[in-house]
Amino acid sequence: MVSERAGSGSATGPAAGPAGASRRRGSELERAILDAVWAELADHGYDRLTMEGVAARARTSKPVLYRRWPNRAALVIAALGRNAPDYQEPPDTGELRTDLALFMASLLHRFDDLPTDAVHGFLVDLLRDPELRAGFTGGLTAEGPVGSLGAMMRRAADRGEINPDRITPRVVSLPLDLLRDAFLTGGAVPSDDVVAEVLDEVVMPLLRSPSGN
Amino acid sequence: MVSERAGSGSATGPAAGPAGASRRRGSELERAILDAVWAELADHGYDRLTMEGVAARARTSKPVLYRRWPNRAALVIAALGRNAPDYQEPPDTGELRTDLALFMASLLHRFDDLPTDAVHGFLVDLLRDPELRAGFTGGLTAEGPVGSLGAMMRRAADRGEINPDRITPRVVSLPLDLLRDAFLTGGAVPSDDVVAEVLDEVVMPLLRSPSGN
DNA sequence: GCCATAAGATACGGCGCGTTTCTTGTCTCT
DNA sequence: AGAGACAAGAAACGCGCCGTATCTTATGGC
Repeated sequence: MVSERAGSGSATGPAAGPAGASRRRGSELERAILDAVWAELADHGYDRLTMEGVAARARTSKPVLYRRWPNRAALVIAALGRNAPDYQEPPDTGELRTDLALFMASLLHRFDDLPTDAVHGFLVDLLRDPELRAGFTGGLTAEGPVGSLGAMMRRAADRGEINPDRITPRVVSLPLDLLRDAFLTGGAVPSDDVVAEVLDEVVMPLLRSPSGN
Repeated sequence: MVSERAGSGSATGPAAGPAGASRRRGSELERAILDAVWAELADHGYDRLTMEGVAARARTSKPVLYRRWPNRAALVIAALGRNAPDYQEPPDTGELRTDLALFMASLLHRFDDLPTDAVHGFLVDLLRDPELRAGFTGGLTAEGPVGSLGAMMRRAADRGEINPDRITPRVVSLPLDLLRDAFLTGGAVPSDDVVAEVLDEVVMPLLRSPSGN
């Protein structure tokens, strides 16, 4: 690739055209790096994303990356956090099944502009590291998706649509758990059919079932 | 780094040859290698298991490994397959919940003599490679655990314990899916409490729920 | 204009992969 | 028993990537 020496000035430097090549700093540089991460994810997937590749694409160098993030996973987390669509309010259509279907679909398609294997590989890698794993599951509770699921279910119970006794933490996260598992083991974002199956064969029947049985 | 040369304490030699320098072959060698894999798993966990380490421990060399298995994951699969307890018949106590609890417990504790992180790391790594992933999920169906779960549920339906209409492929694999997910995201083998929760809050109520609701 | 700061380039040591090459022991065939 | 095939075993290689250290040089704050 590039083989020029550091020699003063002219060769590569600012002279190289309108780009001006002025030295980026702070948040401008950071944005360029995270964009590069996103592009590398899209091009090569997660497994083949390397710090060197990111640095090259962002036209910077590895030390710049390591000054900001301790490792690859942290870097990618930052990129995902930056580029992911904003978190959505849980829908409220007046029918739980519809709410759940909409909500799960929005979660599943959050990263549709990245190749599936990039997202999959990243999630898998997340599971490897205990610290990242904890951060991930922690991010789901309360404020996150699990909280939204709980809210939707409680509304449905208030409406009399489902059995309130069935709403336990485990059941609240059930749709999430099942679809995550499907994604992990299937390697592909679960299709609408799978979502429907989960809702119609598992989640809804369970939530509607009477307490005594 | 290896300081131990051939000759010091070769315990695995077939006959008490002098210095035990006899060259192992075929299945004898293979067994020694898989034992070494097991030991490396136990000592260092999966992430830090290296082909070099296995070769060293088995007192052989990398090419010998690569002549038999294409990569690390395949090697470990072979080791797990060899050392795992034999597959169990599904229990039949006359009560589905008990059957399920026993069966899931036996699955979960199948690799208890390995460190948790070794098993976890291995499973996670399995998910990374599409081919291995397919092999893994394929190994669960029909002949495997899923088949047993189906059998237990069908027996329970015949007994009138549960609603036969609830027995669909997705529901059959539900206990497995949930506990696998718990293992993956939790990083630890699910406790008995978790198993009980899954059975009592999800699986059993669902299977018992009437069709109409 | 000076200077602390951080960018950017480069090189390094390390590790582990998967392969290649070559020697040498062992099994089998006649 | 001898010859030859076959695989074990040893050693080294190139590669890729990690994470770090060192140095130069541009830039923004004062």
